[in-house]
Amino acid sequence: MTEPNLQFALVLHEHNKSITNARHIVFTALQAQEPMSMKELVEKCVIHIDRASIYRSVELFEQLGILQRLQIGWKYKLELSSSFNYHHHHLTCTRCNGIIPLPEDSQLEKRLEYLAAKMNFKTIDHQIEIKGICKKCQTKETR
Amino acid sequence: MTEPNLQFALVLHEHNKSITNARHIVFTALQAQEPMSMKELVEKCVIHIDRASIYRSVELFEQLGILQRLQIGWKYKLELSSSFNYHHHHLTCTRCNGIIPLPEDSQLEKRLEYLAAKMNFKTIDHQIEIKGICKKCQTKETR
DNA sequence: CTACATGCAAAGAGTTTGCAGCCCA
DNA sequence: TGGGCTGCAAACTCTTTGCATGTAG
Repeated sequence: MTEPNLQFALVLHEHNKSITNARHIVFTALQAQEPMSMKELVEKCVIHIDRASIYRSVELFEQLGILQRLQIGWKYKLELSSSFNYHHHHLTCTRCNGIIPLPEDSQLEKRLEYLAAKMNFKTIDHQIEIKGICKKCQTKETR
Repeated sequence: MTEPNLQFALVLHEHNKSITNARHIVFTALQAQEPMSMKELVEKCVIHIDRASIYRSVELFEQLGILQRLQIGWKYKLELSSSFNYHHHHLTCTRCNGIIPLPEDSQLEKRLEYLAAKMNFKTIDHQIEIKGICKKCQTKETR
């Protein structure tokens, strides 16, 4: 069994959830380069399993911390969460709709924590979305 | 005419858009303390005007920069944009669903700009969502 | 074997669209 | 007056739910 699949199986097992075919298909589909929309995930999986099972898997995975929903534009996208990944944010290009992961930046993280603390706010999680134009699209522009 | 209403009228006029009753109702409804969901906005307005007009107004207002969509949890909320406001981010309490505006912080803004620039990314806009527990709910918790 | 998970089908949100009539500029 | 805007109704997309059947442990 491959590395991420093993961890996946472990997490399910820890929570007394069955390792089923449907869940496996959804998990596998999520192992992509970029975060994907629910629509894309459904398209990938619906050939094999029912829509309802996809939604149910996503809900379960989110509860178990296997995946997280990212805000990209108005909609959300899905990506395997930091247990299967690392904490990071994204740049999203409004031109080509590309999503560029940003390396983790402790200075940024610290500042956010500081600001929240100043308001007596206990942070659980945070997300940042930076919209703009990526390098590639800027180059095209100036042609 | 009151101050924000005047500016609202100006922006519409600048773009050769009519100042109609429906748009006025939507704009007025948006002048609330907190960002509101589309559902809440519809509830407020649908007594007076049709749902379709509400959606159409929101779309227009967003194009004209009158309002912006914020990501709160999985859904978005609407709030008058910085032309009618100031640039800021929010803390959202997962316990009471309260939304606490954060004062503008130039250090944070600069860091974000720096990180984007390092990736040769031309920032247009950004949003931050910090989820956690607000002061009030923390107090309740320890009772 | 038994409880949990799935597929199916239908219902329910949320949002968009075409069109005829209305209203702002 | 005329083009843009609205209300209405219907269509569409996305998501959830109930129930009978299937399957992992």
